[in-house]
Amino acid sequence: MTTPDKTAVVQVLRDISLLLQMKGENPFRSRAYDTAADRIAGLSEDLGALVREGRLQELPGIGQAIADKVSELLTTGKLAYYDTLRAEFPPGVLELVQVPDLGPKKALVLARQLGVDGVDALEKACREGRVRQLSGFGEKSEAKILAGVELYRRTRTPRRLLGEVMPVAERLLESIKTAPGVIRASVGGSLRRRAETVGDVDLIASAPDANAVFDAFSRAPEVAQVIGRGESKCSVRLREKDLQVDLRVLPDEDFATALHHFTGSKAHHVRLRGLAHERGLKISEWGIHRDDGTKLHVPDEVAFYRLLGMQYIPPELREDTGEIEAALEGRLPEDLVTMEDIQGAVHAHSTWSDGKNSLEEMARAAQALGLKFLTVTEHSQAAIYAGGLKEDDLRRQWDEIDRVNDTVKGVRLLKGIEVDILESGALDYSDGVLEKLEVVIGSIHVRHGMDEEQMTRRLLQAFDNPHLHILGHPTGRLIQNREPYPVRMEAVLDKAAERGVVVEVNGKPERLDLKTEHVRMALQRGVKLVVSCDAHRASDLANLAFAVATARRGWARRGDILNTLPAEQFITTLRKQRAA
DNA sequence: GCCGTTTTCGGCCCGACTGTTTTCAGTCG
Repeated sequence: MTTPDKTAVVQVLRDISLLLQMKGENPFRSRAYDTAADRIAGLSEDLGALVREGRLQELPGIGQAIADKVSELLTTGKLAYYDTLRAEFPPGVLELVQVPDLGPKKALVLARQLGVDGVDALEKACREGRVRQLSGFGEKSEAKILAGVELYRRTRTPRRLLGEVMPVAERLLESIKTAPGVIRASVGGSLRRRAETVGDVDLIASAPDANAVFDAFSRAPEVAQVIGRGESKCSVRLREKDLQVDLRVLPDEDFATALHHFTGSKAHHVRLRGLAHERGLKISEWGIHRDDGTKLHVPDEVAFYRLLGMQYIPPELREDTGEIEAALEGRLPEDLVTMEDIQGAVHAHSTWSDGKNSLEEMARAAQALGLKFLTVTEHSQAAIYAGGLKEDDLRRQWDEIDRVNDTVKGVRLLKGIEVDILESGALDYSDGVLEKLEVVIGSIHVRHGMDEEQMTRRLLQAFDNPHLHILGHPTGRLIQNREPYPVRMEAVLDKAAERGVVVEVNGKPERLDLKTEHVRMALQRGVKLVVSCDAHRASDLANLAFAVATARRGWARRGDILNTLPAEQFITTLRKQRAA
């Protein structure tokens, strides 16, 4: 029997929450399981260790009962309570809940009264007109369910990569800003928090007449279909990527509170509302009100947090992972790294290995973005599939880098390498070559199948080479595509801290590696980071923004990120780190 | 089910939208 992992535990807790709702249980009891699932999903520590040490109950929202259940699930691989609960309900009912607009109550009616045991049976029942005959359902719900089934099938992996959605959302936002009467507009939701994947796009705008904005929005060329439209909200589906976009339009005096409301996260809001309550205030998307009904003036989000007696919390931090306590005590970092702090981009490939643009094209692209340097880090010889360079190729490449540096002004290409960390933990070049390079990133590209002990030893071994400056994409994951290779991250970061190895926050949208939780783990140990673009073409330099966002979500400050330094200082700091 | 410098009991975040209903329940965020 395989031990359930964190994802499986989270799923069981969510299922219990749904089953309790079907049962008509106290809704707060059901919500408690949901809250616990959120808390565990956002954990940066190892769940297994937490359970073994009996520290699960220290997490807010997890008490004796849920801690016991999680423990049972992790140690025995089963949970009797869950199995008993599930047996009370028809099979397949939990699958039905996955269909949009079908919640636990309706799903249960369909399963009980029509014997529907899954999405296929549900579709059949709709087509045969049996759903509309049920009390509480009609022709419209039947059609809506059919549409939901279609959507469910089309988007089994419903969340999309941050880097995939961001450009589309920004384009739409620009068009909304020019719609009639629009005063302010912003993206909201998980996109604004820069979560690694997003389910849909939230846009918030202020204007005197919502209808005029909705009209313009509905006619945008990107829009395939208007799904719904009310007084303050309009939902559409885009042609591109089947993406749903919700646009809210409100009077400008409500903009800040609405923006805050629709930025989330849910967990962050629940906590804030509790705090507001203690202060005799009530928070909703329509503003902050005193208990006597007086509405408070909230011009922007800074004022919003000030009214609650706390520091401003940037969107990337709003996950209820300690930011609220920190903001109340005034110890939230005010110098979180920003794009403006970044002097140069780390980790770029060119046509010398598997990149699509020449060195000069990459340099000009970096120059156009106002960057002062770009580290050229091609693949090394072992990476044959990616056109890895032999040691002799490097010398010829350096000549070209020198030429480009003479030609393209204002930006400097640094001589680097993304050297393979071989199975043994050795690096793929001789020390004689490595010591001549300005930037050495070491990455794992092959043999992902090693077990946790082997993989950890492989990385720790690589850290013993004094010429390695930076550990590249430390877990090798590809979001929604490839699991991270198993590695004891605590051990890796401990040694990185001890030996002065810098760790990459890779901004490629499918990587985002380190991920948020690991960034925090690294910073707690005093590990220095770089934010990188892992560019394989000129346009990939934009990935830098996603690396910065991930670093911010992990609470990284300017001083934690080495490529906030000017080129020369960046190079000397990388060396000094290793010498220390 | 969780939680507590007012509480170990009695609270727990709030509102929009939709469809089915003549006043509300379910779903979503």
